[in-house]
Amino acid sequence: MARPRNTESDALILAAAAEALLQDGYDGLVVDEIARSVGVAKTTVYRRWPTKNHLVVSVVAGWQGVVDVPNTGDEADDIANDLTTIAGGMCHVLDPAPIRRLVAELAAARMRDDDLGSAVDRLWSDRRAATAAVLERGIAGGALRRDLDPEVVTDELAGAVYYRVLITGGSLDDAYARALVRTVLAGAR
Amino acid sequence: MARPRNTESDALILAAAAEALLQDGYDGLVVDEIARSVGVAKTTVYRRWPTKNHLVVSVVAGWQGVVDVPNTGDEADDIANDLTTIAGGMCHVLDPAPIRRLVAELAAARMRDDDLGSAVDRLWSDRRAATAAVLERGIAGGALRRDLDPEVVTDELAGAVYYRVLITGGSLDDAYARALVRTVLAGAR
Amino acid sequence: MARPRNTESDALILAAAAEALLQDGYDGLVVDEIARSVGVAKTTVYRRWPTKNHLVVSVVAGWQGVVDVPNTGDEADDIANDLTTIAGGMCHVLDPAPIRRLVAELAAARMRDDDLGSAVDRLWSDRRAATAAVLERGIAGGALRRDLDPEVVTDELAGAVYYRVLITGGSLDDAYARALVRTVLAGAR
Amino acid sequence: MARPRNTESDALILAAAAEALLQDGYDGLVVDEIARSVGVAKTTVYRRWPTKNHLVVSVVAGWQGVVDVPNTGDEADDIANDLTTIAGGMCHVLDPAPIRRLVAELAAARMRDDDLGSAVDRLWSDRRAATAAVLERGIAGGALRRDLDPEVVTDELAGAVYYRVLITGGSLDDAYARALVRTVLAGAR
DNA sequence: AGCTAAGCGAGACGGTACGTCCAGTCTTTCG
DNA sequence: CGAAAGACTGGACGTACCGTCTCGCTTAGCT
Repeated sequence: MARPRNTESDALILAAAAEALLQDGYDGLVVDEIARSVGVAKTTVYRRWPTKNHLVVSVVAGWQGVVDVPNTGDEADDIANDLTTIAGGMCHVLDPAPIRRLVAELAAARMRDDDLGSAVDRLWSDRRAATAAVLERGIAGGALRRDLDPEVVTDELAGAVYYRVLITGGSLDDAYARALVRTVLAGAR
Repeated sequence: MARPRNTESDALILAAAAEALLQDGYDGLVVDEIARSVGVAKTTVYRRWPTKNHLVVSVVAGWQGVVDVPNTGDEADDIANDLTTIAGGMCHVLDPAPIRRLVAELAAARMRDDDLGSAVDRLWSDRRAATAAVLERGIAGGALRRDLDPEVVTDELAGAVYYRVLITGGSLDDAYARALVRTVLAGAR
Repeated sequence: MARPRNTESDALILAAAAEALLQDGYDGLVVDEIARSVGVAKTTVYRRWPTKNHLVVSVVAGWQGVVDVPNTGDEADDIANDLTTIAGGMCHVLDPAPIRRLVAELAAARMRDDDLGSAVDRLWSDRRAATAAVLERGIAGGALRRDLDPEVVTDELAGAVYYRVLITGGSLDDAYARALVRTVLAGAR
Repeated sequence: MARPRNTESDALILAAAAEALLQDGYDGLVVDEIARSVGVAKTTVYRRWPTKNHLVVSVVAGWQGVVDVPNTGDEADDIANDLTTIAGGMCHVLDPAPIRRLVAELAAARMRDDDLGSAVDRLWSDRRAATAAVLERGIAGGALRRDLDPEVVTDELAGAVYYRVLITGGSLDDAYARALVRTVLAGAR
């Protein structure tokens, strides 16, 4: 009965917001600017997303990538390989500076707002699930200790990577992924 | 030669800022209000910290406190205990929600501004150094593998904790610290 | 096409500013206070006048009001009367101390900023034009010398008044206006 | 017994203040800056002049120039010549833009503070006295009308010049001085 | 075909904080 | 005591965004 919303605008706004978020971080994303850059009125943005936070949630939700679970076999070496594949993928994806900045912004955004929080959580959950899947296969197949808590091992693996991304700024490459997986599997003792 | 800064003011400002930060979060901390509540001119605040961000970093730096390196002995069990002490301390400090929010803000701030970045880096370095010290003692005393890379193990330990703080939101307590250290030492295999 | 400015606010702001200006002088006029007293956001003031100075110019412009050209006839005496009317009006308007202060501020502001400068120029132009009009009528009607330069005579008349306002601080009243016009017309010789 | 004041500083401060006043106007003169540029502590400035205004007064007082009264004779033409000399001198001195700016600043300063006011008044009084002296000689010698009010004629002459300086921005040169004196003497009628 | 409800652009508005700038005073140490 | 250095109070300025609002125009789709 009424004039329908222009769905194209949605996409353009999201794209512009995504770029701004990547480039200038949460605070650098200015709703007014997004609207102007897309050639849309600020009202049009606010009609779709009642808040800047809501907009950011949408943007982040759109980044959801598909992570497939590597599976080269059930032997101990296969499990190690598969974990290295996952860790290497994380290193590869998270190493570039703009991505690091973004991850930091998202970590901060996660805290600001519950809606945003769960959107961000959903972002990371896939890769986390992949790791857990490999670990459980390893446990089931006997390649890993039966009493292992996959949760904790996942924290070690992913944690080390995110720690370098967010806290130390340390470099991330395949060599690091290999060393990390090796140490996690072998233990320190 | 000139009139010295009133060091008492520093402390009062930091205290007020800390309280505001914990109570109302980053955005809830208003420089003007801090100054007024302490009975100091806003300029006095800005003379010490050029930016609200810098002030917040100082506040958090004050929280970090002194981290002393635990040392209960060189046996394998002692090393494990000492690492658990460190990990437990981190869990204890970083668990409360307002602190998590702050750590996230700081991680983001670290990326935005080099000045701030190094201030934040200094924040974490102490605890990181403590962990490394214990690990090296373990290696030297034969309690840990000779070929171990302390860097990587530190990443695993601290990384897991920060990962829960920033990414998953998982809980952090002594039990977790113990489980984490156990797994790191024993390995997954 | 957009929401129109609330013209009532303009008037209220100008009124409040005028009052403050007269009561407390230029420095006593505080934009923030004006806004609050009118019940308007400070931004609303700054949207209309980019600077406190601009606001003051507007206020004064409003004081200038419409100057109509007196015209009692073409005889020599009529011209003299009309000139006296204009000069008397100027004396009347410019005599009060706060106004003198303002005129001085405006003269200074005129030099500092081109934008402001032309605004101030517009302020004075009306009365200047009125004087010139009467003079030209006098020349055309034969009451004044044919070879007279109206520009110079206007300078003499208005100049004397502003000179007293800005430089000597001399008093300004109807008697002075009459004496001035008489001398200008009769010459010194 | 006590350390004597460094009198050289006085001169340096005044010089710096004068330059700042000329270049950037009253508001552009910043006490802090003056002190720093001279290599003196702000306190040193404030010990000598309790207020920025007082400093400005001193500066202006220092500008006092000597104006001598031209006297080529008592004939009507001589009086005209002498007046033209004075008017031409004023035009010459006041025409340059920085001087115009300064005159405006002084007019404004005059209003701000009584002390400053009288200092500024003293600045102009010499030239004003010179004009009056010539006029009185003219009256006494019969070259000018006996019933002339020298005050008013001075206003006309000086006023026209200052009017162009401060209000219209009109040009000032010898030709203008001649035209002005001619019109003042001959009258408009 | 016309009515009508909603979309839309433009931009005004209230509100809140930020960081900056100066005047004038105060405090310390040195000569 | 004078001077240099610079901290301190106090107050205003102008800026930046957020989220809401008010216009007048445009555009479906129901009557």
